[in-house]
Amino acid sequence: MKKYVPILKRTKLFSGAGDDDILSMLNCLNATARAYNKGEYAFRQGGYIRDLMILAEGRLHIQKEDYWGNLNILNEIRPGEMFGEAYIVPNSGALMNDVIATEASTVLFFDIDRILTACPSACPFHTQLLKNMFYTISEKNKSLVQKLSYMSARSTREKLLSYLSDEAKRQNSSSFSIPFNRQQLADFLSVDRSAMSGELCKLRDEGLLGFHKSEFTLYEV
Amino acid sequence: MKKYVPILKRTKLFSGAGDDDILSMLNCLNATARAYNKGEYAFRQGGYIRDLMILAEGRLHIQKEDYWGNLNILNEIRPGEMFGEAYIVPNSGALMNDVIATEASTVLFFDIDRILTACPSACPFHTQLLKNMFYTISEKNKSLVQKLSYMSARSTREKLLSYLSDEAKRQNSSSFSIPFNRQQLADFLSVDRSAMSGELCKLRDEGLLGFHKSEFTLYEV
DNA sequence: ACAAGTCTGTTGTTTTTCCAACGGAAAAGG
DNA sequence: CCTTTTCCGTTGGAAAAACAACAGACTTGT
Repeated sequence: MKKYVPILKRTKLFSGAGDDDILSMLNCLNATARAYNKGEYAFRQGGYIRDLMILAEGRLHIQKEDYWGNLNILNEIRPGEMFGEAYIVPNSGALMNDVIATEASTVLFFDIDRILTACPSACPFHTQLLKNMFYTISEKNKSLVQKLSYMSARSTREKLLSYLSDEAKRQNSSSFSIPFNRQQLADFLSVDRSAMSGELCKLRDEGLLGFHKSEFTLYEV
Repeated sequence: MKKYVPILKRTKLFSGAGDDDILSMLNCLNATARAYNKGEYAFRQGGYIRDLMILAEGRLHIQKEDYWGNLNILNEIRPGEMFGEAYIVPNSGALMNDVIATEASTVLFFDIDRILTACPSACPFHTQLLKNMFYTISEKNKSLVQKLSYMSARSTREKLLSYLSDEAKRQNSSSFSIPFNRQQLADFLSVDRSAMSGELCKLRDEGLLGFHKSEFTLYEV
């Protein structure tokens, strides 16, 4: 597990921790690792999990396929991000979504009960870990609300504008790249790809923005 | 603050706590209360908060008004529910939403830093409180994802069906009542009220469901 | 009991999205 | 280098949602 220390050091969950802290936490929390191939399902709807997970490397999509086969990307997980925290409540039921690796990925598993119940004084960093975990979930919460606000826009045009302007603000630049291709962006915003493509070009022609592949630039009006 | 003990006893955050536990926690966490009139804004977009809050009585809507004045209800808070947990991270920025009291309401405020940093051994219940808070946020997280799945449905019809069937499952009965009038439901699902009203009647005529005001019944096909 | 206001269903028109299909450009893979 | 596959923009017709406006039923407050 030692090779994951540098990765974990940069995560929000272990922010502020030294190498020794992380090593002892990895041991204390019963951490294990598993690798997934590109395109492989990490978890499937209907399954059960009781661990907290961190993506060490690669990229995951949390997605849902409805009764008629419409695919919807609910979230994208990048390296260092925690996930699965919605299912750590005892008896929280079966997974409602699929988790798929869009690139070759490695996932770290942590025993949630040890995080919450083990005596916080045993490992010096344990208290800080709890705090970090709260902050992380809290932030994820906020980003879910943010996505809800994209989705709540009535038109494809407004969905695009709200998502892209938020992304520009997040990356602190009017030029930025998004982690989606067109189909994925359409799934993320829950709209039709071709209609969205047309709307993007309309926005471009109106001078509101420019793009090349997944690189976007927003212009002042 | 003593009069809030029975209310708090039924909340998820204090689940499992005795009267003494709650009283000492109220003191330890620097709890305060504030009342809001029906229609009054508890918080406005752009404001700052650093407290964790519990709705003691009444009803709140977390909503967002976009640039052109479209109203969107992002969430509904019922008595005993915790909210504001998205802003407990230091420097998490300004509120992105409005919080409005749709009925006369009372809100309890807790010092988040004391929850997270005070020595957990000082109050016997403190460790359990942390656990409860974690479970609560985790569940809220899940419900946000659930709402995302309603919103991601492509048509008004599917949005209605997914929301109503989830609500039936949640209330464990094919007959249930929803906490929205038509306009609020439309805002919640981000669709046009009249179109939604028409779709509801179409579903009724097709024999999928029945309703009277906010009472709904789902029928087998 | 009455008036004012709100809530809900309905209708017709306009606008937008969805869908299916296609061709060219770019990327991936051998 | 060539083939295959994926990605992206475009188009036209079908379907659905948005919008505006209205009338009846129900609430609320006085």
